[in-house]
Amino acid sequence: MAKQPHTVGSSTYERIKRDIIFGTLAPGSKLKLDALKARYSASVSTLRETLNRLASDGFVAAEEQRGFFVTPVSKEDLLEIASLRALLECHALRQSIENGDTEWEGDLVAAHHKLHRMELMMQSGDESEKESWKRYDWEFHLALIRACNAPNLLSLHSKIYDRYLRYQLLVLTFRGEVAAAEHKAMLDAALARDPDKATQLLETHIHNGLTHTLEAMQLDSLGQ
Amino acid sequence: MAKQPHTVGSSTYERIKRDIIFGTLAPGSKLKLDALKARYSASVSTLRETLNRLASDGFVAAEEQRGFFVTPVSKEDLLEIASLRALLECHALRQSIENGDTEWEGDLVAAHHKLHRMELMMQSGDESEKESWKRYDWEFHLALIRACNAPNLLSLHSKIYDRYLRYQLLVLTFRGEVAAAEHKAMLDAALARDPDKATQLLETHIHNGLTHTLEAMQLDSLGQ
DNA sequence: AAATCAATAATATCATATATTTTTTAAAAC
DNA sequence: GTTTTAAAAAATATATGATATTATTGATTT
Repeated sequence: MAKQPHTVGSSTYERIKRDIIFGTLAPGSKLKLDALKARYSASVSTLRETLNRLASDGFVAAEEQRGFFVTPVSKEDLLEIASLRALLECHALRQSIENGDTEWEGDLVAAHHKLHRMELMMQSGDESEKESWKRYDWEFHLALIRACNAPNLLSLHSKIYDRYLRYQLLVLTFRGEVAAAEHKAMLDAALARDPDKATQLLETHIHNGLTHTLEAMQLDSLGQ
Repeated sequence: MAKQPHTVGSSTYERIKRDIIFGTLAPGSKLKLDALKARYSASVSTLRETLNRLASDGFVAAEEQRGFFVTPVSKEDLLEIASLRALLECHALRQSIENGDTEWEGDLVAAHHKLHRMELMMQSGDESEKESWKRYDWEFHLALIRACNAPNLLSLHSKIYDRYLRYQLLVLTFRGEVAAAEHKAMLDAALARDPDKATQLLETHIHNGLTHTLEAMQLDSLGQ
């Protein structure tokens, strides 16, 4: 299992992206090159390449001649991102259910199992690993749609998912039993090859998560 | 009407993107920094920023340690891009029809008028302005969905549209009367506020365009 | 023909220099 | 005292050259 020798550029990209998603770099804050240079120990050239990529991904706002900022958050943006996630993920789910083979089913069951273990941990009060819980959540949703056989769709979806994730992490709270039940229901519908039910469940799942996030946002008064 | 003093970076971005969409930079070809430097008279730093943005947009493939390439074309990719365009554009069209006000209607009628003028010119054999015909086509489709009130959706759509456009331009041929009739029908359905009919027409329109492009691709044997 | 290895080319990264442009600060005007 | 204007400082955009690393090419050997 040799690790690819990731370049400074790609690792800086991942680190900054992560810091934006996890809120370490606050929404709307200015990204001064000198400060970033010290923080990520990369040169200005490398940083500018990175920030340009992130700008194209929607995590960074680049204002001509004025530099870079972390993309601000807003209720409207969250609503739209959630809607886009639902659109892309439901579409991918349909195709995935249609195309998926037994291999896909196996991976899906495995992904759900790992997620479920984590959900049980969270429910029992051990919230020490929110980060890996989120990762399992992502891996389960990815496993659901992976068989859609549409790389561009998957790539688009992962970008939107990350932007949705940022909102969840800004108000990080756990939906517990309800979300776990929704995940189980989606797994069953997918294995039963019922695309209508599966997408309907997914739509509800995303909508419920959105509502939950919105409520938490209002408490935190992040909604400006 | 003072023009913003676009930077070298942004104009280089536009120029390279244009050259990829119009096929001046052939699909799959290597983008050597030295060659680009001469061609676009920009420095390596600026070019690398540009190429990173284009990579995130899907026009350029960046292979770690191996440099940049124009994203290759394939039948599978075209099918997927067309499907994504239909998904995003239909979704946006529904919301646009729901939200659009009289201002939107006016802009839409104007955009269609300009497109139609161009279509008449093309039908009469004057194919000297394929480029502006494509621009009017884009402006009409944009006018249809502009009132969707979802900036992220519009931005995503425009990126996908450009990638679809590249395939059309690689085999540039004119669909004439049929496409013109489809445009008119979509205009009418949108003005009549009939989202089901409008999206169904749009779906067909994109599908017919796809078929047309695929046929032309087979003739040109671009399909690998 | 396949494998090895040196020579070459290209990329990735950085540091530095200059030109523009913003932003800040200070002075002047009303 | 507030607004305008002008100068100074800070930050960005761009370019260039230098170095290290990695790919590719071509010759040599097996």
